[in-house]
Amino acid sequence: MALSEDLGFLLSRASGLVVRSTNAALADSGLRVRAYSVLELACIPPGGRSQRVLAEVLGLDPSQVVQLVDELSSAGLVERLPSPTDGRAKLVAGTPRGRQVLEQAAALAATGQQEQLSCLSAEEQATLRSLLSRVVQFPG
Amino acid sequence: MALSEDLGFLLSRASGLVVRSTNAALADSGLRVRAYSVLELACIPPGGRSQRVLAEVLGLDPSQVVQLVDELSSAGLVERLPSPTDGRAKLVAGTPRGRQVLEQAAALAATGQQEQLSCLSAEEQATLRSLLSRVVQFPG
DNA sequence: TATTGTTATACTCTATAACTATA
DNA sequence: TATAGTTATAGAGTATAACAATA
Repeated sequence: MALSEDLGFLLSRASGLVVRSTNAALADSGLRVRAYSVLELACIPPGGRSQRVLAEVLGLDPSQVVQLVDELSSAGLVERLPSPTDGRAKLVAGTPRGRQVLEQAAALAATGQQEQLSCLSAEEQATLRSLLSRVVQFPG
Repeated sequence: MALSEDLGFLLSRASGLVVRSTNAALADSGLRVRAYSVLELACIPPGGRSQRVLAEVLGLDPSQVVQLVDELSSAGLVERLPSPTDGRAKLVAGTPRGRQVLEQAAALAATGQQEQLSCLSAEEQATLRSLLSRVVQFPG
C-alpha cells in the first residue's frame, strides 16, 4: 500500500499537524493539549472525576495523569478532593480560576485546530468526527 | 466543546491507538512505524529520494531522518547513494533485502492497523482516507 | 548567500515496574 | 487479593541551534 493511502500514516500525520498547531495557539494560556484535555474533563461535572477515569478516557497511563494534575494543581486550576465513596480515590475538580482559564483556552485551541482543518467543510468535519468517534470508542 | 466532539482530541487519540497497535504488530520485523514509513518511501522509485524530500513528505525534521536512515542503513535495508545532480544531497534507496523486509512488514502493519480500524467498513475507511488526505496535503 | 546533511541538546510523550494505602 | 494513586526510570518522539560541505 502506498504511504499516501496508509490510514495509519495519514492519522498520525494529521494528528501531528493539529496537535502542533493547537499547542502553538495555546501558548498564551500556559497549557498544552494534554493538560487542556485534563482541565476540560475536570471542569465538567461539579464533583470531578477520579484520576483512574481520567486516564481511561484520555488514553493515558495513570502515572501521566498524576503529572498533569500536579501541574494543573500547582497553577491553581484544579484541586484533588477526597472521594466520599472510596478512600483510595481522589476526585479532580476544576477551580473557579480553572474554569475561567478553560474558557479562554478553548477559544485559542479552536483557532489553532481550525488552522489545519479549515480545508474541510463543517459537514465534512462532522463526518470525520463521527468516524473517529467510532474508532476511539469514547467512554461516557 | 465537549472533549468527545473535539476533532483534535479524536485525531490524536485514534492516531495513538493505531500507532501503538501497528508498532506491536511490527515487532517481529525490527521496525517501528516511522522507520517503516522511511523504508517504504526509499523502496518506491529505483533511484531513491533525498533525505530532504523524505523529511518533507513524512513531516519530520531533517535531523530525525538522519537517525532513521542511519538505523535502516546499519540493518542493511537502505543505502545512501550520492546524488548525480547535487553533490550535497544523498539519495536513500532500498536494498534488495530492504524490499524483502518491507514486503513482510507491510503485511504485519496492515494487520495491526485493521485491529483498530475494523469497526469501519471499507467504504467508511475510504471516506476517512479521503478526508485525512486533504488535511495532510500529501506531497507527491 | 542559501541549502543538504549532520551533530548535539533539551524537552515532551510514552511505557514499565515497584511501592503505599485503601478496598 | 485487587485497585487508586504515586514515584522513578528509560525509551521514543519532537524541536532548535549550530556546523561542514556544496550550490
